[in-house]
Amino acid sequence: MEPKKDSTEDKILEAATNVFVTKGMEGARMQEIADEAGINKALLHYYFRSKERLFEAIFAEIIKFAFPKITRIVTSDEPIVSKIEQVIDAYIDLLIKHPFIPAFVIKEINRDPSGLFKLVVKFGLNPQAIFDQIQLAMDRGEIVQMQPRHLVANIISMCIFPFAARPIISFVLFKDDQQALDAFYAERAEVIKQFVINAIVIKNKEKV
Amino acid sequence: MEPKKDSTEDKILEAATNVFVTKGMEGARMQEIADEAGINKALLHYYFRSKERLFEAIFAEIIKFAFPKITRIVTSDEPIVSKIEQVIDAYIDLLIKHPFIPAFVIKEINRDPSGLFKLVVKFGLNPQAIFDQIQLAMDRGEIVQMQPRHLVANIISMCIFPFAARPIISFVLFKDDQQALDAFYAERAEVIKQFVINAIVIKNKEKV
DNA sequence: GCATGATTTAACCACTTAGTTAAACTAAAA
DNA sequence: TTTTAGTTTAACTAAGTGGTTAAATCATGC
Repeated sequence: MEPKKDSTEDKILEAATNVFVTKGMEGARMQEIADEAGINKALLHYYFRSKERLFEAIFAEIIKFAFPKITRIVTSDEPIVSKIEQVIDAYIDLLIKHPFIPAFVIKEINRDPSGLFKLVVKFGLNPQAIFDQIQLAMDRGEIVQMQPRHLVANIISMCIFPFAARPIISFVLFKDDQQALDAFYAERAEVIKQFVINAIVIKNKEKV
Repeated sequence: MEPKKDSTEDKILEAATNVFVTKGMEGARMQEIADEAGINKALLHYYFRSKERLFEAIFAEIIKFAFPKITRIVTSDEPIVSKIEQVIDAYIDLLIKHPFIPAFVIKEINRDPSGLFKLVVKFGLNPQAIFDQIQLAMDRGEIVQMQPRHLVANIISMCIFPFAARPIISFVLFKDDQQALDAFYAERAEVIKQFVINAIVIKNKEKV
């Protein structure tokens, strides 16, 4: 995904990322990865002993990528609404650059959730801090009362789903007009921010 | 998915639906489908000549299912907000009963979009009528101005995505507490409805 | 020059897959 | 009784699959 050096190992990782992300673990073929890396199958196994090891290396990389560094945004001092806006911007930015990640992650976590578990445990992902912050803002009357989990689910859903369902969006909504589709995705960040703000921010006349 | 008669053909369709929906086209094995249907592989091919034909039969059924009969709701006389509420209720209802459909559809339309195309063309799915209605309500000042496509995308996203990402929601948000997870999904319809109404309905003091 | 690691080639293994086939059996219809 | 469709069994094919191996080649630095 990132521009790599072009050592053989990096060429393999890049090729494997492409193939795995588009075809998935089961659909991917070692031969195809070798071809795309411009090497042969023997050398592929020379570097990464098995398909599973290669896949795990790439899956971990992608998951780290898919849970972006919202930690920094969340732990800042800014007001909650500003944080939400930044998270949405960060997500849409990421997804415009890597639109195939959502479908890949959904596919693989549903095929074998254990990979996700390991990584979540490893990185100590804990959403409680975020929920607490949201709850605090609600108690202060800045935003409407709702379960923080649902608010987070709503925001993440609106960010990610249109990329996961890209073929439907493209064909049903835009008749495969690529430019219109790109424009749509480019608008998403502003649209979602406005939508969320309308939905939760309490205009400061009377606070509930 | 539906309770079938138990003719052999229906047993096969039921078994194939289960296997395809959980494993996908590539992960599914004809032998497993035969086993689950309580028959043998030869008979499976006797009824459905190939894996592809069997898959297509089931995929069409699922897609019909996944685009629920919102036509009836949309073409009714009720105000737009009421229609939106009904669509959300219909979607969440459907997904609680068939929570694996979103992941399956996302997987398969990304693997091979041509199946979707055929079906969309066949059923003459046209979202323009919906967009026109939404635009009308906006022009009448009932709801805020935004691109109807984005509004539809937002609503559908919030409905479907939490089911597609079920393993993440379950583990990260609920530590695999099944009861809490079920409760979460049961709350979704009300939460989404409230969220959308807050976001788009103009309180009738001054209209924009 | 020589040693070392990277790389290729090409054959190979063990296994799985979708799909076929032939033979026999069952049950109900004609 | 005979015919027919449905069904089973079991063996088979053809084509992949991931993975291994041995030998030869290439490039580099010591």
